[in-house]
Amino acid sequence: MKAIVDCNSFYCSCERLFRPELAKRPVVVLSNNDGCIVSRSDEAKSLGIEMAGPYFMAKRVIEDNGVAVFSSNYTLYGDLSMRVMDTLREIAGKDAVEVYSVDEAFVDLSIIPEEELYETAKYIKDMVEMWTGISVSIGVAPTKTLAKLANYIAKKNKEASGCVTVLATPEQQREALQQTRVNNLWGVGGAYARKIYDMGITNGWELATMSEAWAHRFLGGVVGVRLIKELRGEEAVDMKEELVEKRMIATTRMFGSTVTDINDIKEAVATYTSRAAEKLRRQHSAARVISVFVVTGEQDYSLGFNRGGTISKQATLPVATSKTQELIKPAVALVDELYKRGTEYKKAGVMLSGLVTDTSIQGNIFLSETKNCERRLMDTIDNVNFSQRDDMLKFAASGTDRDWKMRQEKRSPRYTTRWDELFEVS
DNA sequence: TCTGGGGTCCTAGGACCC
DNA sequence: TCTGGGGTCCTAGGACCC
Repeated sequence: MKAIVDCNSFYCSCERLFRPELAKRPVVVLSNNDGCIVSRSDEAKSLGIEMAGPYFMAKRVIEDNGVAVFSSNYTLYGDLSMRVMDTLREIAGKDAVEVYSVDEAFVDLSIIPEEELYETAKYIKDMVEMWTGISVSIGVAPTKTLAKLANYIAKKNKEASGCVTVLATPEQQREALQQTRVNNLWGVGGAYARKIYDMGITNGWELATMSEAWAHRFLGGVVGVRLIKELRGEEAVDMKEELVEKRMIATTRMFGSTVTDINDIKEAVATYTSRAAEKLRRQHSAARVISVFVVTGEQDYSLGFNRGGTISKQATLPVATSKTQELIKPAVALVDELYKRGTEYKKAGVMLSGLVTDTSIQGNIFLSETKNCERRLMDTIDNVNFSQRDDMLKFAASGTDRDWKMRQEKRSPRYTTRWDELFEVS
């Protein structure tokens, strides 16, 4: 059996941890640029505030009901996430935990007898709450997909479930599937849900009884077959061994306001490249391919995000590198190729791919002394920026005034990671 | 007149997730 | 006025090879 441990309204819970007076007040957290609502407390949900809805459209409800609003504070959430994951590893053992996202982890419970699953899950929940102050919901079942379903059910009625649901027997699984619409299943998104409804299938149980051949034909080949198997209790999505390195690294942002000047775009792209290069070095990789994209003018939000005019260009480097200078140069050159005078730009991004292990990491005796120096320069920059302020040291190409910088007006202090923002007890 | 049957690698794009 | 920012996996199709 497997458990999925999922933090309740994670970002909101993080904010409340340091503002206990908000415990009963509705809370929401906004995306970058203060654009969308990405986390809602239960009280905010019951006010009808939509997940991923635009902030400006919910503003009225928010003001009328005294909802507390925060810009996202990823430094804080990242640190608390680490504490939650460390707690799980402490309880279940390092190898039994697979971190799935910032607020979720799968835990292998195969050594626990069936009749003790509920108590075990409850224990995990209590310990996480006691050690980190973050409340979680837990779903337990034979496969990842069914565990996600169990968790969905636990969250739907927290009072009745105590935030823990176990679907250990085929009967329990069947009942759960029957009462769940297909669009709420893990692995069924908007496109598949529509397709499935059109074929007259509405609940999870009906889907689980379809043939694998049918799934292969209509639900994306092997992906659909895996989904059907998982729903029947047959493991098809494995636990991953220790976190693998990323195969692609991206840094992209909307601009705070529309930008037309090529130099602003170059500064933004240089800044994003620096960020991406830091991520690259953190996982000891080097990149062979760099691509830059820009998004112009109006986007059609009826079709979802980022469907508007995206143009991109990529360059393949002669040698894979993790050095900021060597990445900024081609990135800026790509902007020259993409840029059109008189166009309004809303967003830009940098993607690094073709990742390989960085061989320049420990000074290499076959490399010239200058190469080793550059490597040490990167380490120094990363250290200063990590321990002091995010962009205390940066390349001149990143600019200094930043008209294009994103909005972030309501961010809370980084209580746990910055000396000058520590939580104070009086 | 008539022109195989594999393989690999790469890219673009679609679907999904949080 | 005002709508994140990351990621993953898979498939199809084209180029090229023998």
